[in-house]
Amino acid sequence: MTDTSDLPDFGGLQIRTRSLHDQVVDRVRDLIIEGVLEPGSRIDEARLIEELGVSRTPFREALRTLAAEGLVIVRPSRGSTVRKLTPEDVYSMLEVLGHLERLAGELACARASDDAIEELEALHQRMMEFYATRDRMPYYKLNQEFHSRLAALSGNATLVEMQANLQARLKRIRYIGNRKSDFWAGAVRDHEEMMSALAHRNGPRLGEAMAAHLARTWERVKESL
Amino acid sequence: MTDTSDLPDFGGLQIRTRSLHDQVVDRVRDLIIEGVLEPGSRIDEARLIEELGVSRTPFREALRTLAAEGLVIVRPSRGSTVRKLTPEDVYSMLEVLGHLERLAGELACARASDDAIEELEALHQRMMEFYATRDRMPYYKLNQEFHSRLAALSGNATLVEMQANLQARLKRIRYIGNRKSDFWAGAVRDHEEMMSALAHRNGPRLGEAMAAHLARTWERVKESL
DNA sequence: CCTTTGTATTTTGTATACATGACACAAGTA
DNA sequence: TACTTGTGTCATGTATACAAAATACAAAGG
Repeated sequence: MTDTSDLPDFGGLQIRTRSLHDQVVDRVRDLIIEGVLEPGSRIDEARLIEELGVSRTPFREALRTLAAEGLVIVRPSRGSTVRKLTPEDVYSMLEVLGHLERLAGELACARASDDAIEELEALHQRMMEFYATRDRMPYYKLNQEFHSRLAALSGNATLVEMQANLQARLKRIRYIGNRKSDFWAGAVRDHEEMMSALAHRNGPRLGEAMAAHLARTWERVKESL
Repeated sequence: MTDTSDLPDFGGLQIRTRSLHDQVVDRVRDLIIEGVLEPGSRIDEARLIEELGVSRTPFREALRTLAAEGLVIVRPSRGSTVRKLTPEDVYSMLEVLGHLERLAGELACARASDDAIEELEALHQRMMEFYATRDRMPYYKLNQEFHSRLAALSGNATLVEMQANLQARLKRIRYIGNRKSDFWAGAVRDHEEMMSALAHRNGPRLGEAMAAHLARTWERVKESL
């Protein structure tokens, strides 16, 4: 084995060749979330591979990945469609997500480092600034990240993965349901409560707050289904 | 539109053409769970294609699906390996699964029909018979089904899906950790408690029992990692 | 003898060609 | 005219061929 201990540290300057597969997955996922590909609509393979400039092989592999993620439905010999979420689907996802985030909150209180909590606090503050100026889009994006980060603080990799998956599935719905929200102020209050509970490392209180927050999301979102 | 109201009912005798993709997914998943493909080992595409008698296209699509399910790791240009679970992985999965099943239990108490509960009770009785004769394999199989069914009673499709996914990932580990178990009696007692709680529709008690049951699973399994 | 570098081989990634099944539409029949 | 049934077209499923990358190995140089 070679001794590398006195070599200079080149840090993380990896050149990573992302496979076409990965690129297509990300791209198509975004198209779905942004609504360019409409829920329920057929996915025209020929057309999309044309636009993306890739061949069918990586494209179809990407569809399989997205199908496993729950964003796409593949029916044998009948092509693929963008999954259209029924109100029941959305409710069931929020129900599960609510409990996952509750768990995440409780674990975070028990396990997260002070530094990590402070970082989240900083992110929260940035969100508050965007709220002050009613800057919806950047607030929305930070909000997604806030929830992901909080999940990460649980130190539970599986929890992170499942939270991310559900968040991705719901992203579009939430984005739509976000526009006509008089609920924004309520959401902000939830977040204040969450941060406070986390700062005091009060697990049950944080868990409660997160579950309640998700329940409110359902109220906010259900009409736009 | 054709009126089909006075036609004989042919029931569910669909001929379903399962695509090669689906067949390969199931087959390879089984190979992984049964341990024929060992955790951490490289998946030799050429060899498996040969054995399964399919071409690379459906096989590789199947790998993508299994990767999304978390059973396989695909590293670009470096081939695929069977995911090897670290103890941390397993713990995190059981932690999440425990909370999902707790949720499932609570929902089942609130929502399940009496008939459905009775069916589960019947399944439980069959399990007890296999326990009486120490018939491990059929007990193990019914146990898997017991947990799936209980999840189904929650009436939450997302919960069912995620429970199934985690159960699949852990199947192999659990199977291994099952052999030298003096824990069997304990597991049976847990199940008795669970059925009793469900019969009384005592949600918190059932939730508690399921979470405790999963915690015990960790105790049972952790040494064989 | 060890390290490095070039080269061959193997394996993976991608494109394309061919086969098969689904759907639409037209022609035939009651 | 309405329903059935046949046929053509198109989309999807699968196989194979080709390209590119990674690994293994051997030769050259220190």
